[in-house]
Amino acid sequence: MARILITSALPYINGVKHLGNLAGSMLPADVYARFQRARGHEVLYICATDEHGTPAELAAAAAGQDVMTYCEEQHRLQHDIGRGFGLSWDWFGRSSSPQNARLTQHFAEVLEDNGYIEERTDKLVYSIDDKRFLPDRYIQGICPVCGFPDARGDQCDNCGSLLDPIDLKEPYSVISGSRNLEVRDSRNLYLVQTKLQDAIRKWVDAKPEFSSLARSIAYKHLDEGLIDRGITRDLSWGVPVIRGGQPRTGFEDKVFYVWFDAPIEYIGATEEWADATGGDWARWWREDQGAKDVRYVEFMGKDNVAFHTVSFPATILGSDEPWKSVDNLKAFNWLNWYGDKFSTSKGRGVFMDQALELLPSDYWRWYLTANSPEHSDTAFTWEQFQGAANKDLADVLGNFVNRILKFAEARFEGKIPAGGEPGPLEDKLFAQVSEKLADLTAQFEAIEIRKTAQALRALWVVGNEYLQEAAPWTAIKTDPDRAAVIVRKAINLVALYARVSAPIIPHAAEVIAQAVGEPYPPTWPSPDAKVELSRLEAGRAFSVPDVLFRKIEDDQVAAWTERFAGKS
RNA sequence: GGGCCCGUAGCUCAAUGGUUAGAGCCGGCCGCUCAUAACGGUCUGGUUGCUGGUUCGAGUCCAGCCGGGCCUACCA
Repeated sequence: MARILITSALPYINGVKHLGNLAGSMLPADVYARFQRARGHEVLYICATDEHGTPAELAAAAAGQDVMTYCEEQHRLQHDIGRGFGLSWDWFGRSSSPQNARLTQHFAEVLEDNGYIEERTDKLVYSIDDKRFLPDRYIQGICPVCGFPDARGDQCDNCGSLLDPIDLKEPYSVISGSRNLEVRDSRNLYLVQTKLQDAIRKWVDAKPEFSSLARSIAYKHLDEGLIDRGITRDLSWGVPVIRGGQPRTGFEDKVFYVWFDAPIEYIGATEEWADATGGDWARWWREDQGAKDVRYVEFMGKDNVAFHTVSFPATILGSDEPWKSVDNLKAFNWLNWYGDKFSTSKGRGVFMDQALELLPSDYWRWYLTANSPEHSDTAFTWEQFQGAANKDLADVLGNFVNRILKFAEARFEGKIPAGGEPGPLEDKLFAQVSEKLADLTAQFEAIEIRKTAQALRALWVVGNEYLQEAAPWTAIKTDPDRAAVIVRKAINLVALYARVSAPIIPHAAEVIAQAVGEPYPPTWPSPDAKVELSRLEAGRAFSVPDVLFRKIEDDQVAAWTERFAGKS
């Protein structure tokens, strides 16, 4: 039994996430976690809300709440919605936790002790009316290069020039519109990544499992040369900056930058989990305390890769402490909305809470797995969604379960029938199921998300092929024993489907398992289909569940298309 | 501007440099009647964006062109 640590990128706190966030990190991580648990491995799946930073403060202000109350509510909301999607986190933490604060402060202290942190002076734009320093993106003005009137402080949307907000002409605050701005000096801590460049490159070199997307992003930054990064900000909401147990002189009104403390929250959330459950967090994270044999897999969207292949490794490596670092980094592309991006501001796309209002989570889990933005950006369309749900879930799986259980109930009084012996058709069935099962298992192990769905579907199809060829409805008239064998094997198939489908569509899997009297959550089947399709013995009672997946009707698609068309 | 990725059937996608480029969906035809009018079988469908090159052999490697996308670090 192995120990597998799984994290998915931390969703930011400012509001409910859309389907793209789900598809690109939390869902595939959950599918993998469920599979590995079923395999009998010890799995710890950790996620958390990322709560610090300016956007959280502004979102709280917009909601008329203080930031702590806002984060509290939003964390609860994201937690509940995630559970609604069946996300099987072992812990869903908060980056604002005291555990994370202590860890963040610890890392900063050892990094400084090791010579990787320096104080430097920045010239930053301060908004007198907003009473705060403005991040680059919250300053707009006339582009000094092309004259575009609404260039952002970091980059001009018109000509693409990279800018310094100090260079903007007639700058104003995006928050208040105020032009009452001035440049002030601010002392900040810098993480001296330039000193860690070689160590980080060696670290990346030693990670052959990383996807090509992850590696290419990491090497791009390394090849261009790392830049020392400020890891503190002039904000009140965040982890306080301390030194030697006391507030650091000159940093009383500053906190660590969110991108410094957010990845540390993977560890912090594990400590939260340990404190709440009596678990041992160090056993998962400290190689000197048992974490050497942990296999660690991270799931994230491609926007997060640089931080997980360069910035966070800089923190870990610079600490010179034996922290567990990631073994496989699974990076995802974007889920698009009909070729455009999902957009909160334009109201474009479906958000997680809305999705659950429309349909049970398994519909979404199936579609987003089968059409995962795994190797390239992928478009969501209602037509594809309808097609995948109706064809795969309703017709191929749902109808199979329904057709055989109804038949068996009508002919064999709700009990798995005795009599007869398996013949050539069953040998063929065993061979096919063994083959497909081996493929499915291999795809799960390889974390090939789309291919797991393909392989699972192929396994479902085998059931329909078998029934068609074996035709128990014919056999029942002339050879009841033969019909009994077919029904017995087919119900065993139903039970098998519950087990192998559970990682992707857990709720339906549970309903199926209950219908045939099997335990849930299930264990993963052995590769021997003959054995696995003989587990349910004659005489066992079963029931016919309600239709597993109702079809999505054309008028529903039309209504949803209208509702989610967006304002643009 | 720089970097990275992609372009394969009407649609969504597969194919360690190696038989005749494969699946699913859609469409046509046949079969079945247990089932959510579901299922099974079968057929149609391709100059692998374009032009050259390397090779015994290229969807795959190289160069150029055309087209699309992503990243470019204080929105996390």
